[in-house]
Amino acid sequence: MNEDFGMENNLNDILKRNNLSVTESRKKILQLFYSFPGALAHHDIENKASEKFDRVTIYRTLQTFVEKGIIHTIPTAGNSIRYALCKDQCAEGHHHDEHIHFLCSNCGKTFCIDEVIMPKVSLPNGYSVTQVEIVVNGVCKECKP
Amino acid sequence: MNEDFGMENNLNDILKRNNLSVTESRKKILQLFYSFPGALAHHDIENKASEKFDRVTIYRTLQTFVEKGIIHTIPTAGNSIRYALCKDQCAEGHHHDEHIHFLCSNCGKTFCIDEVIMPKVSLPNGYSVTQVEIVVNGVCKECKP
DNA sequence: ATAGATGTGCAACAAAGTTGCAAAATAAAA
DNA sequence: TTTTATTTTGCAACTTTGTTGCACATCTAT
Repeated sequence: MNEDFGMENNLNDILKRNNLSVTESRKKILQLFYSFPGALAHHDIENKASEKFDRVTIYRTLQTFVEKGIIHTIPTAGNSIRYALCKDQCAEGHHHDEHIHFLCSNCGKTFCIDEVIMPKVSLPNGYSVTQVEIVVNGVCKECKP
Repeated sequence: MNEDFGMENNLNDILKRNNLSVTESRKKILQLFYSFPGALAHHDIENKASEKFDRVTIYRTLQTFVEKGIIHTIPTAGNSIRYALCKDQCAEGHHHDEHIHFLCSNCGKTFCIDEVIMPKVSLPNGYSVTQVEIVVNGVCKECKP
């Protein structure tokens, strides 16, 4: 009971800190991100949320969270956008998630690898770089035999 | 006229080499990839093709080209899959496009950067790596002031 | 030229994402 | 604490993206 109260409070704080009004949907969706290790797609949230929110609400909530720097998107070769929590506080509209994303081809989960430093990528003259994304495909710890 | 004939022949050869029957749609779509510098999304092909092909045909053609190793997909944070020509002949079903993809935030074009060697990425124990994808966001040569 | 294999277009569908607006929930003020 | 103003939600209707089955057309090989 105490645990839940603490978590509840924590979620409230995060929302308030980002100048967002505290609502049921936002708390539940934010909690989902804290409850699951990997990244989540819109689809996952729709399924995993115990209460059912309108699809539109989920879309708008995710968008808001990205804008506020609470979560960030992860590029994939497929056609579903995945989202994961930003570890550090990202400035509003200014993400700085300098970490590698790992995509398990077996269980489909996405992991943020914070232990590995992003290698420097230098491009030919003329290109100006604002962000580097590294996505690694393979088999994760738990799926490996 | 000679040029066109040569190009036509070239396209035929590529298709034949990959055990694909030579059809109008496949030639036109393949030609599009050779005509444009960057990567193409399904959407682009639908618009840029002078003749209009059925959406389904385009989907199926792209899928076939990927399977044969003629083109490859590029991961993005958005929700549209982008495709680009494979520079080397990729073995059927076995892509080895070890190059960086650059995404211009101004013109929206995608470029394959072959000049830069992919940095080695080593993950923590337990992860087994099959493929590394690097996508760089920024402003390209032509958009830079 | 023709038979057999392969590809295309249509229709119908499923999934993903967007927009406007009225009703409900939240925050701020009295 | 109640009222007011602002923000958020859910609904409906719509657009875009992607899929599947099947008949007809096209291509390949004989």
